[in-house]
Amino acid sequence: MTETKQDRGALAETRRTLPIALLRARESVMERFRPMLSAHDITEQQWRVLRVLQEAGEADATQLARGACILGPSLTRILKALEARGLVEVRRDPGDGRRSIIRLTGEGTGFIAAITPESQAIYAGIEAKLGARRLDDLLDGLDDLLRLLGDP
Amino acid sequence: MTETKQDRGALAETRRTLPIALLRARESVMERFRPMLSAHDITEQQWRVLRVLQEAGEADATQLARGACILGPSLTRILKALEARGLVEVRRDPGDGRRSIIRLTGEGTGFIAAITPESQAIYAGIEAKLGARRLDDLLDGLDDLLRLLGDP
DNA sequence: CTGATTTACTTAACATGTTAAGTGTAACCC
DNA sequence: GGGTTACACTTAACATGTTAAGTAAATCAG
Repeated sequence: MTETKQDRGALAETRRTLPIALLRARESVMERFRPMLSAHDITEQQWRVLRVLQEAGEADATQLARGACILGPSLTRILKALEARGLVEVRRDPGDGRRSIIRLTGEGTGFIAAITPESQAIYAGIEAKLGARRLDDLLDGLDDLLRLLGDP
Repeated sequence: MTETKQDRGALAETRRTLPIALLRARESVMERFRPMLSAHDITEQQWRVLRVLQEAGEADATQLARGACILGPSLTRILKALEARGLVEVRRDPGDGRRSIIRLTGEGTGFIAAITPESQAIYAGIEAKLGARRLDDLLDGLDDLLRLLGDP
């Protein structure tokens, strides 16, 4: 007797469970990006920081950490690495001495530009498999989730 | 001049990008589960292993690693911890001496059962925010993604 | 049946993430 | 305006994840 619906008192099958479904989905996507990232000698996390920075123009560490889903201490190390590599510039906020302001250097902007075509090609491959409509709907769903769970 | 569509030659905004959107979405979900997991003194990864095991009945380490999105060496350590805690039982496959066969102990089954109500309550909270329909559509989308990116 | 290859997992070395305490700056409160 | 309190990071200690080499069993080639 197979149950198509969830048993009362039992957890849903893992495939139909947000934490695991989101993780597996992300894994299947990242598999396609990892070769590119490691070819450019950059970690997933560093790439996220660069992307968020590019989008934000400039940001303090707290905003960056939130945007890139990285904890403070990790961010400290990542910024050190990116700064040492010249991709990023960290300076102190003149108005608030506690705060750091981070922005891309010209080199950092160039680095992103150099990777962009490859990244777009990989993304296009994913879109081709999924279809533009389904991809868009999925992104809408993820965005809704984020919004609705955001404030509580 | 604000662009609603993507610039040619530029990457999509991070919110509309699968790797980051999936990560942020998962973070917003896990925020709600983490207090429960840490209250029961179990890590996210250990919990995934238990859930996959419960679903599979029994599995070898390779299957478990795939199902729980955990790499081999991490799994070795996690299984050691779960075995030491008596939640899981590891034995050698009689037909293939390389393979381990892992299954839940009675205690492991009980542990899951004890957590299930809390987990369901949290999940219900998420479903209430999102709506059953939207949640279901999202899970469908994630499932499609996994299937379509699966084989290449 | 022997040696080479593949498979399944483990160990070891290292990088990264995580939690808790520390440091310095700013804001608040009598 | 001195003394708290809160904030924004940083450092330190530790747990976890990751990659590469190692071990042992099974399979394959001849």
